Parts: sequence; C-alpha cells; structure tokens
Amino acid sequence: MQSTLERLQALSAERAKAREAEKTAKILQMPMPVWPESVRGVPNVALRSALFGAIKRGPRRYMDRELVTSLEGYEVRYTGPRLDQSDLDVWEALLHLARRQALGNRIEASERQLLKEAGRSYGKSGREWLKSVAARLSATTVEIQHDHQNYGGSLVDEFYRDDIAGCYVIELNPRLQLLFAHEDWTQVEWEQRQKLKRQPLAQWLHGFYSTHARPFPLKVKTLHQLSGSEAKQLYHFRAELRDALACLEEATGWTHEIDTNDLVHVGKIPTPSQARYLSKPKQPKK
DNA sequence: CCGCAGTAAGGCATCTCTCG
DNA sequence: CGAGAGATGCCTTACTGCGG
Repeated sequence: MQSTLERLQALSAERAKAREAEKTAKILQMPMPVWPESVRGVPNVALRSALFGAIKRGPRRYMDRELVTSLEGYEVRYTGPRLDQSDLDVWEALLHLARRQALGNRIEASERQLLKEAGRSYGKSGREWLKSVAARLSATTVEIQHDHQNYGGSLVDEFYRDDIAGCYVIELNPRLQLLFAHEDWTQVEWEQRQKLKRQPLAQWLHGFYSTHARPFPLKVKTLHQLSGSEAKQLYHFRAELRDALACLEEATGWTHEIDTNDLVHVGKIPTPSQARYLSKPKQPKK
C-alpha cells in the first residue's frame, strides 16, 4: 500500500519528467541560430572534448562506446574510428550550410561546394578524402549527455553521393538542435582556423580557446588528454604544444605562457559578444 | 627529464592528361 | 571549357637517438 507521501513524490517526479520533455520539444522547434559568413557555429561539446582530436594522420584507432575526455559537465561516448580536425572541418561546413534552414532538412551540395566550404582544394585526392569523411560522419555513433539533455546517434544521419543528381545529399539529425541550446555553442573564426591548416593541435587549441571568453589556466597534462593527442611522452607533447601555441598566437594574437607549475596560460582579446558577457556579472571596477 | 636533429610514412595540394 | 583520373612531390607528425 502506497503512502500519500509516496504517491505525491511519484506524481511530482512524473511532472518533472513531463516538464523536461516539454523543454526538449520546445528546443527542437527553435530555429537554428544564425551566424555570419565569416565564422563557423560549433556546439561547445565538439570543441571542449577530444571527440575531434588533435591526432596524426595514419591508421585511426577504433573506439567502442569509449568515454571521450571532455571538460566537466559533458559526458561523451563515441563508437567508430577516431575523428580528427579534418572531419571537424566537414562537420562545421555542413552545419554552416544548414544554418539557414531548420535542422533535419536535406542539404544538397556539389563536391566542389563541400570541399570549398571545408577549406580544401578540389582534385582527385580531395574528392576521395570527402568520401571517407562522409562514411565516417554518417556511420559512427556519438552519445552526449549535458544539462539533462541527451543526444544519441550519428553526427550526420545521411551523407551519400547521389550519382544521378551529381551531388551529395546530406541529412542532419534534428536533435542536433539540442547541442545549440542554451547558447552552448561558439562562433569560430574561419579565417583563423584556415591559417592553422595541417596543424591539428593548433586547430584543436583554436577551437577550444574560442569557447572561452577568458581562458583559465590548464595543466599541460590536462590539455594532452582533452585534445586527444596520441603523443606517448608528456614532454614530447609539451614541445608540440609550445609550437602549436606559437602558431596560434601568430594566427590570432592570443598570447601564451607555460609557467613553472606546468600550467598553460592563454590570454585573448574577447570578441564583442564575449566582452558583453564578461562585463555583465561584475560591476566595472574603478 | 628535456631539447634538438634526423627519419619514416602518409595527407594533401597541384599539375597534367583525357574526354565530352 | 569543365569535370574527373592519375601521378608527383612537399609538408607534417611523432618517434628515435644522442647529448646535456
């Protein structure tokens, strides 16, 4: 026999669940945020984790529902071959193309257009590469938990070449909308990212620090794990990190320092929107 | 542990050629 | 001219070995 209290508790739990579902439904109906042509809008979870890692070319390690290192607050599991910064280029390009439509809609784009949006030159090797990225992004599984919101599925629902139409057909998962909710996404300067081409670690750092208006110091070891670097020795990674930070500074003007405690400091000039955000909570000091 | 130089191997840009 | 195939060669990463 249930007590009145138990019944009440069950009822309130049910209501909470319903509210959560309602919230999710609401988010799914919101339009995709719009960002200017010069940036790429990317969910923070993709930039604050090793999901798209700073890994070297060559054979990719296969992951099976493995927990991906990420900043606190995100839980990410991934199944499939490791994703790299080039895969991120394409995913960003797809989101970019989709941003003016409601997610879930079909995108049709030529090989040429996709390669251009991803910052690649058009040629035999580029087209072959695009095929392999399409296979990776559509055939792998990501599970993301953040803020009571769950996302599960592939990064791209459909991604195939329609030989008759002579173009690619892409269908994004409508639930991707959840990853853009609560302003939990970042505008990444595309021109800066392109300057860091072929330098996975510098690209990863650029994405990571783009998500922070005022970066906080992190240990070299933490960055090693967060970036998904496969360097086996930490001092090797430290050397790579130094080079990458120097490239990053050249491309963005963000200053860097590794102090005696092995803490990495990055100083940056906040973007206008980040500056507004920073000035909000605190009263201006005088 | 750390820095530097050298190495291997693969990613990627680019060039040329062919075909319609 | 434009699209695509194939070949070539540069550039990068991460590892190794040596000396401090």
